[in-house]
Amino acid sequence: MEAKLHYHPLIRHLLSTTDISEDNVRLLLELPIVEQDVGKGHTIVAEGDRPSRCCLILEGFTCRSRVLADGARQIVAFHVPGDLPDLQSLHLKRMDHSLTTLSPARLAFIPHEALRGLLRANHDLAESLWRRTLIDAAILREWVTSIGRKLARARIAHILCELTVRTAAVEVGNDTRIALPVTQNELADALGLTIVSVNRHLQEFRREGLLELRHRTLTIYDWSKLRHIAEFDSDYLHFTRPPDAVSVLLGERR
Amino acid sequence: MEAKLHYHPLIRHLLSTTDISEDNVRLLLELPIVEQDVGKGHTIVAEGDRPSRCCLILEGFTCRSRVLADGARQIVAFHVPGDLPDLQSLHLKRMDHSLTTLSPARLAFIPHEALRGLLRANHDLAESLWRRTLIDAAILREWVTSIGRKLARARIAHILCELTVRTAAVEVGNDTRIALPVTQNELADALGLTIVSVNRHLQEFRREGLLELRHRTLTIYDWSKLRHIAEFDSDYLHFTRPPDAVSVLLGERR
DNA sequence: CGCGTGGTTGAACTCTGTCAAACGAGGTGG
DNA sequence: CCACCTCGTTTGACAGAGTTCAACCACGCG
Repeated sequence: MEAKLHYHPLIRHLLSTTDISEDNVRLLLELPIVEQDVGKGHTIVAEGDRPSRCCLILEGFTCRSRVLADGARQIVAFHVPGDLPDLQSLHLKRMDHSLTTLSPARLAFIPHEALRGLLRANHDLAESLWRRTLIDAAILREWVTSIGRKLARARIAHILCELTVRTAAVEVGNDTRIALPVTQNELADALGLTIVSVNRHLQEFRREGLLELRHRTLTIYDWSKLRHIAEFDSDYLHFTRPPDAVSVLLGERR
Repeated sequence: MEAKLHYHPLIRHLLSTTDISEDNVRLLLELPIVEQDVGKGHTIVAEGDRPSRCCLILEGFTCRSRVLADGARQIVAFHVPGDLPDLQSLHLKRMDHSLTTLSPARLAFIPHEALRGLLRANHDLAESLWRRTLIDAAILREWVTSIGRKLARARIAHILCELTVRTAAVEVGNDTRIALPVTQNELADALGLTIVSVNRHLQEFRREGLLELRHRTLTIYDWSKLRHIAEFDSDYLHFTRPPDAVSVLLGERR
């Protein structure tokens, strides 16, 4: 268990984005957690729900989304392993959007009551989780900027940069390859574009030898060019320690 | 002072969006606050800054914005009196955007250190402010949805609905009139549109007898139609008490 | 009365959307 | 092992919302 804890996605995640101590993460994981495996397209919590527990993603991808009157969908966040996608439900009773899986996923649920009790007793931990929700908001600001003021090409490049950095357990560079179980349709719904447009720009990227997105795998051949097209600067993700430093910290081989 | 406190914008604001007690708001206002009057277009904190205090808006409007490489600006939030626009700086050291005034404004500054000390001692207060930042994130999700999936007409209607509800001290209805010191240019930068497009749609609204936006005053003649065009539902603002209930609570005449 | 900020207008242009159909890889069942 | 289904991707022709550029207007303030 001890050894396994070191590789827990939540630990990796909180270590890279907060000043949390390992002991405090351990306290989190000692809460009465229920694990569950669910398939792709599973609705974890729906708009209007009043959840009584928080969800932690152990494996797989999820997204938060809303559906408009005309049936159009807008994805307002992607979540990767280690994320606590609905931490907000701790203080906002009613869900104003849905949380669904984009791939088969392994989830863990932490009861609000238990979490609230722990946070009340441990102010450092409360601050770390507050900080996590603030980073989620920073990502939203970046999305607003991207959707509001960038062309489709830059938007697509930007989301790919973001997801790469957020999922990357090791440093990002050329020939980076990550599992990205996201369809072009889902990218379109996140970027305020149509699938047709996303498809055409992705093909252009491919033709330019920049990247390849196939079989749920993203391979980046020219990271610095992609970054430049996207105007991507990872500052808004507010890493306290770069992901590769976390690997070193956890004593992992690379 | 006692009487004046009742009408303090922060009190009105926190009472309408959190379960905070009046005593706790009072504790906030007893912190060593420095007030300051600034003109329009004043930069309160700039991107890259590491502020050591939080800003409270007493009077006037402010916005948070970012500027892209090509000079385009994206406004990522509007803030009205009573808001604590950079509460996030308490836990995110480096500003990833700028905070500027849209009108002459009266600001109050609360040192981080003092605020952090109070929040550490008073968990209820910490929860209330955490909740406030979560509502800011909910507004951002709404903006992403609006910018990503709605036509210009609906987007413009939506932001007008939102600002009306957020500033309204009394209930909203027909012939509602609010001070809105926001130019069409600023609306455009918030909505991911150009000033030309905003202008044309506003004229259309005016021709339809729906509303009028003139001389920094917004007058709404047909609230329910505007709401409908915008697909506006105030749920995402997560009011704990409707603004008019707060008025009653504060013993105000209407 | 002049200046400046902010609002208004018109014409040409373009990026992205719409619609509709075809393709391809992976999995399933007969 | 092939037919068949499904999900996701690809393609083409066309339409349209919003942009760009550039000029003009109007009101409020010193």
